[in-house]
Amino acid sequence: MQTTDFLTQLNLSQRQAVEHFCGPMLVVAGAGSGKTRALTYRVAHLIRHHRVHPENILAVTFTNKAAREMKDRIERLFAQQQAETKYGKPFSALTQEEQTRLRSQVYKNITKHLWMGTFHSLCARILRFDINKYQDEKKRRWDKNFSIFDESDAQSLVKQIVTKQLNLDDKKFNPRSVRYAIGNAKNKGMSPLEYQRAEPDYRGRVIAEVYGIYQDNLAANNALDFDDLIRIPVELFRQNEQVLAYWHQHFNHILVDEYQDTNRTQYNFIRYLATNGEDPRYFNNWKNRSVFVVGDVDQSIYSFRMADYTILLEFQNDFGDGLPDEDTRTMIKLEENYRSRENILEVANKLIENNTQRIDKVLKPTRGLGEEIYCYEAESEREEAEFVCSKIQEITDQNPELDLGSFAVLYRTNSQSRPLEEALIHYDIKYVIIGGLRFYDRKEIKDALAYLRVIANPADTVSLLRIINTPRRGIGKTTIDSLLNASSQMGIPLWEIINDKASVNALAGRSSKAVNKFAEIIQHLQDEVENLTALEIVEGILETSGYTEDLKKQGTEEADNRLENLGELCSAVAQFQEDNEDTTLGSFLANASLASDLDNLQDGQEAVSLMTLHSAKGLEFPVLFMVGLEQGLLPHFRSIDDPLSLEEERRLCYVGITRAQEQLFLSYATERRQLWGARDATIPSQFLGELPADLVNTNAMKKAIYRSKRQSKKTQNSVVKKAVSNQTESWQIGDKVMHENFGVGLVTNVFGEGKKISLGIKFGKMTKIINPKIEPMEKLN
DNA sequence: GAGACCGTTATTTTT
DNA sequence: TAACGGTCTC
Repeated sequence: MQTTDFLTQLNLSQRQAVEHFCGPMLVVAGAGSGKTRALTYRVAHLIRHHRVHPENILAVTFTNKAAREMKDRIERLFAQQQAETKYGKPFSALTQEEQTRLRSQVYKNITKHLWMGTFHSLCARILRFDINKYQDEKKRRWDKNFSIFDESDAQSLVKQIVTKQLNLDDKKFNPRSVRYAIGNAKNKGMSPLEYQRAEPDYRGRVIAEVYGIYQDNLAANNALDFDDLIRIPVELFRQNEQVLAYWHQHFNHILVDEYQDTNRTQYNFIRYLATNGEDPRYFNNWKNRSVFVVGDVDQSIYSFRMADYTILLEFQNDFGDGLPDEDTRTMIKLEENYRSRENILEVANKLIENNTQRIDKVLKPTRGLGEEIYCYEAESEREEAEFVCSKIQEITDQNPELDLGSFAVLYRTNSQSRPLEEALIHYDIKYVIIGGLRFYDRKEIKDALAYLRVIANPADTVSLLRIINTPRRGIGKTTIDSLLNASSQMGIPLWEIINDKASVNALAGRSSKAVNKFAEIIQHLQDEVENLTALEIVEGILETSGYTEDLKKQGTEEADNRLENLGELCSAVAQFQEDNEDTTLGSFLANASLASDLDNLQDGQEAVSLMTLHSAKGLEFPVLFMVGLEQGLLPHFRSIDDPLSLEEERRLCYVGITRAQEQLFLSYATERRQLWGARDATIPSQFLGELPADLVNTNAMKKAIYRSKRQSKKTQNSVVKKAVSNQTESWQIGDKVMHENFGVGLVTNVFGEGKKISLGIKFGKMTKIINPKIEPMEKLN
């Protein structure tokens, strides 16, 4: 590959970023400025031009999906280049067979070796090598088959400690907030003891105690939570020079995407690896070594997860040369936006200007004005959803080249998806929901994974308890309690009791037989774990445990659905085996625990995407809807009173807007279903008021009616009357109307006359029969 | 030991 | 409103 081949496809700043070789570099990259391109090309350039071995590159992405796409793009770059050198023609001109062969060669020689993934998956991978070398302050230890507890595992563990072990009121010590406090402590690098010193009051002491017991329990289960996955490598680097030196030497070039959303622990992870533990301000051994971070403070939206954008703001003083913008050699700004139309960018820029916490930066348009932005005021969530559907229909009708994959609907909270789903089903529009209930969170999937976790890691008592009587095999509470009791008395994992026939016969009474049989099933697969593929283990366990049989017997629709999901799990395992070198059960389980729903979002899928604003980070869509722009929702009421949180909500709104490529629709409902059934009036989001009015078109007539409605409830009648008195004019086919609920329509039929007149009106795809004397409606032009 | 029923309680965002 | 958890009963 001629180096210039792909460098010519970059603008000056992007090119600088790609050609940067050694030392620290911060790329301040606005939304849609081609940062992914810069990252992928830089990785390719390091390998191709500087002869860096792929294995020595560590690239951190925000999602697994982003990692996969980046690998894919790098693979394509190399395949393209090799097609030209080997066959003398472009990749696309090769036969299918040649293409596949080339791709798999590139995979084998290059992309397979890259360390590319999220902090969590990369750290999990490091820990599978080295966790046996780690020991914490209370001498707790783990081994490489550790389980990964997800947030719900972690929370139920906390709950169990609070209510069962400490006999405290879980209303006063709400498991979620206690778990949050523990997570907070972990990300600040505090042990239970240090936490107690920092928070010496009663509540602090209790939380510290829970935290200590929580770690005991994790260790007893040979399990880690999401925070530990990153914290423990950092602690290990701190306590073990050789381990640190090994990984420091291994990762010569470190790249981090979405750097504004890293937290302290993640920062420390990067810092240790980059400088071998030295203070970055004095570290100067940058030979064949770089730290390259990309981010945008305006898109920092994860502070609830301890993300801290000041880490990005500090980069220049920390790793960089600390010089002002015009002189620095360790920072590049990417400001040209290649994604969105000018109207959209202008609106985004104006909105974000209201924030105080930022680096000044303006998105510069490159793509022309585009369509106007439309803000729709709906009457209810339902009607808002109908607006979205009818717009989608209208746009697809007019633009047959657009498929449904071009559309996305974004909202603040997952629960907002419901009315949208109902409307989409009603309109017969295909959709996919990203997030909400993850595939791996479904009961049957969690059960299946629990079986697998017990096989891989018998110490995992949480999983063991989940499945010991699932499906029902006659092992009840009394039996389990007596087994558990023995396990804690003897200080050994529950599994060791269960797997010992003598103990079971002594303790389990009537249920002994069932327990022994259960133990045999698990034991059998444990013995075979080395010889079988992950897929064989999954299929084996579902069969021998009686799980599928039980579901088949039920024969309900729900059971069928679960069977189907289990089938999907098997294909996921098969897919995993195909995609990965390391096909052991442990590796699959780590992957499953860290998989997110986003990973299933596929390009070219013929369906509208529904997701939260958070999930939409890093994505783009030609036509974008943002719904529920109301005070209390966006900005969320939990953030409305705190200026800094409010700025984060504004960034969230900014992230949403900047996902749009061609067209942007904003909407809100004036009446919303509230917490328990009651409906309540809403106030439009303050962010709408911050957008330049001349760029945003609204259904203004409705707004006027609405405003007068609100001024006084009494006037409501007169509004209707006024509307009616407006309708004395005659109607004919072809008239254009503006209807309060359905928007603009076209009169297609006129029935009757005088008082009894009614009109057939086409609003987008739906046709309604409406009496203009009753329904407030205005004739246009 | 299993299932029914009733009361309570929750809604921010996610690797 | 809906889902979950705990209790009570068979």
